[in-house]
Amino acid sequence: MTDDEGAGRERVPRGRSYHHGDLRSALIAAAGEMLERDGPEAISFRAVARATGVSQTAPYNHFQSKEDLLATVAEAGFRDLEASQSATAEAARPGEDRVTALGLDYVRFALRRPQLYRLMFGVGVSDWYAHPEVLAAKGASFRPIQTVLAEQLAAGGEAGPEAVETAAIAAWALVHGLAMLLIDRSLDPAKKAAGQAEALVTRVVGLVASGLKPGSAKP
Amino acid sequence: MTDDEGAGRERVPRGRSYHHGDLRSALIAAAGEMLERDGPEAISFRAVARATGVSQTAPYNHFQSKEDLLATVAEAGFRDLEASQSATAEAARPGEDRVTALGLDYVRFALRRPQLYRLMFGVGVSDWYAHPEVLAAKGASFRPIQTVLAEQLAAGGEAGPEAVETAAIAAWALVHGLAMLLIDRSLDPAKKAAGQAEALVTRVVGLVASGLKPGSAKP
DNA sequence: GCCTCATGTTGACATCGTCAATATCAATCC
DNA sequence: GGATTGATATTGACGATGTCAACATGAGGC
Repeated sequence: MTDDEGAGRERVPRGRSYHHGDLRSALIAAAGEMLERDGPEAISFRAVARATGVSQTAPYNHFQSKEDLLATVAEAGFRDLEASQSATAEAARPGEDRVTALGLDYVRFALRRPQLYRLMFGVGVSDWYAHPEVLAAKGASFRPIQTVLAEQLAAGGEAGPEAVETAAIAAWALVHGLAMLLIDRSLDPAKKAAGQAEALVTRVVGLVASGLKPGSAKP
Repeated sequence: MTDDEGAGRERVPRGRSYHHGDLRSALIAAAGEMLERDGPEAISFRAVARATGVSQTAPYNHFQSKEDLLATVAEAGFRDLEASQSATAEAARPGEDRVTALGLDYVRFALRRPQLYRLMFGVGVSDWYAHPEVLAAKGASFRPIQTVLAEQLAAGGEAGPEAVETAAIAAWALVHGLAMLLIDRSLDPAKKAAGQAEALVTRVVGLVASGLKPGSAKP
């Protein structure tokens, strides 16, 4: 054959040519890897290009700016989160406490990909409002908790929309705050061991979820 | 007089001399102003120097790096937070719900100086563990809630140290998460009006605080 | 009054995000 | 099939940034 690998052309990017073939996806993937390794603040547009084997300005053909790339990665992250939450909500068996299950799933997601999660919540991007798709994806990822909580409160009798909203925001704030505190290790270092964190999350989420149940209203 | 303002030397920095007089404080102050105006990610070391009227490398005589400066600002922020929390804890009258009062105070602090708060929780500094004083100050600012919660649970009878820890972390996670969600406007835009936010915070904190009370255990 | 050393300054370097001009090539139209 | 064209890359440059090294300044202790 000519001089390098394989005669037939591969499915997506041909061996090496002037045109990359699927730069956009490659950039997103490279950014994702660098993200989890170095954190959002350490990602450089040039480094992503370098890792992908193209020149420094090639990415501008696919993303308007560095923030645009990061926003795209964050958006994908929110869609993954939503998928995870939806799956958890549907997989719950009748007797199970779905609110607790969702809370656990949420925090686990954040701890599994901490740097992605930090990016998703503002670190590294100055203005989310310039990227409405991200806001939409974020909203969608929040919906499963809202829905489940609404059903639970409705079943308990107290179903005022304001009560549902209050409970949903409380739930989101709790898991988000817990995830953040764990990610930047604000909590007692002794808690950081993997098993410890899991147990802690279970206790905390369980405590508040039980408080959110219709039965236990304010005294 | 000679050619400009005042003959006598002022208290701190003399009019203009080769040596600034109190550069360290001036840099911290300038950084604090730039912080709240532009956010942690937009602060540049050179710009801070410029704003203070010294050359680009003068700050290196007082801070080892840009992050060192930011860490110092964050540390001061945590001390302010702690002062605010302590004052709130002590000012509460006997009948009052001190947990709710502390939670409200916490979120209010964050909303009053949102960019400072973002900096305090990781935005703009890659490694807090290089700045132990900040971690200490953070821990101290968390103590008032812990203490009050411990007293409340002890008064209610159930005082296991683990239960106290769980409740304290839940409380911190809730207010931290709520503050973060409000600061980067993740919550329904309709809620962003000042009064709305305050009411929302009151409801959410009140809801969870009542759940944390000794009376309402899990069903 | 001299010396010293903390505190400033200038100049330089590598890196970054981004723009403008130019090169390459795959697909389209005759 | 060969010319054209538009999407995709490349090179080169600019200003800004964090930081280092070499040097200047001057206030306080001997």
